[in-house]
Amino acid sequence: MDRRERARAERGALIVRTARELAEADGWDAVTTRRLSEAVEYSQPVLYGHFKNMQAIVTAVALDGMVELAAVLRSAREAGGIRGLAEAYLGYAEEHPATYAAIFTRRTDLVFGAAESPEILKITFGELAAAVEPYANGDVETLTEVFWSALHGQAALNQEARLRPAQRTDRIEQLVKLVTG
Amino acid sequence: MDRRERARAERGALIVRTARELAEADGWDAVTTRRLSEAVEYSQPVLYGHFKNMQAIVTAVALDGMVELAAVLRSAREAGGIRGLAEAYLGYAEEHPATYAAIFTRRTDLVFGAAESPEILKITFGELAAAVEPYANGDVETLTEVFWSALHGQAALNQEARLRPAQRTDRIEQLVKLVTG
DNA sequence: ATCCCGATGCTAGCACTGCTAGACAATCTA
DNA sequence: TAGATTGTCTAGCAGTGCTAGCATCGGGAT
Repeated sequence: MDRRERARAERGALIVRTARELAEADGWDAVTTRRLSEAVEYSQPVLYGHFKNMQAIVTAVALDGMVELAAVLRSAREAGGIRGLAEAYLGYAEEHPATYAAIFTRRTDLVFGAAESPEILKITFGELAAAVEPYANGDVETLTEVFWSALHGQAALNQEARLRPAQRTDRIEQLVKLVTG
Repeated sequence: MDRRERARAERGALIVRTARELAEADGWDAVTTRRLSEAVEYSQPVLYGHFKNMQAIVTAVALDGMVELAAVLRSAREAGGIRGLAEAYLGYAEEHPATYAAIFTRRTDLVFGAAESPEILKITFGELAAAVEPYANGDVETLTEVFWSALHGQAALNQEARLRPAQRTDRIEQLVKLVTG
């Protein structure tokens, strides 16, 4: 039956959604197999019928987040160019810290360079590249990496309260100015 | 007796040194209280006579690393200006990934903004500021934060193999060019 | 309608984690 | 030498990720 198939897929999505909610609410350390299985109202082994291990669940959250992030960046860039994109990127990292951490700071199974699940990664990278391209007079790809790293650095250091909160917009502004010249 | 005091201090240093070695060899996940206590040839409770918990040991490694990093940045800046400093910063992160992670990517007790243990943090930040200062026509501190974030972003994304390895020096070069104009 | 079998879900448990109480031994003080 | 203090260990607790093995339920064949 494919009703079963649908029910199964729905449950898989429920697991991912719940894991993400738990993580955003109490941090990834609070997302244990026991708490998660209790939250979805199934026993622990059910989780392993859907995902190889806990790491795979985090990866699933990361992929969902990546899709979201790509969409956010796209519309922000179309509306506000590189400045809008930079603001949107850091905004996303602040609004969904656990999801952002799943994508970028926690160790994941996601292989970035290879041809495994790179489609959404390429799309996101493409958004960054499109924002940077008008200001690159040489190697667009490398400048994109530099710009992306700069954004990620601000997101990461921001999240651990290592940068002065009041200067948040100033930092974005300065970074954009550096790139646009 | 202060012979005891010295022996005790030496043992504390041994714990930190060993934790760091274990982390650099096999990653922080492999640094458990049991493995660490076995490596220093004491039982687990001894660790807790020196440190409040495992987190405090990581913090101690981070502080040691921060002192090292400050010294590295200083001599690199004096010899090679901002370009030398950038190269040295990323070099340190690559050569001591676990130590760098203890300082910046793992969650630590280190409060950065407050007046608790900020001396070495201020010194390191000062090195970055000194490197950036000649090229800042406005707010040095904010530009330093932007530059630092950009370096940290490259270090972090580099460590997780998310940037093309071959373009490593190109990225440093581009970043330096952005700042120096 | 009944039997069977595969899928689905659970209980219980393993080896590991950080951390600690309480017993024992070694050392210094008087 | 007796007492106190310091140091160290064994044993154990609660919690972790993960899995073997047993129930139970539903759909298809006879």
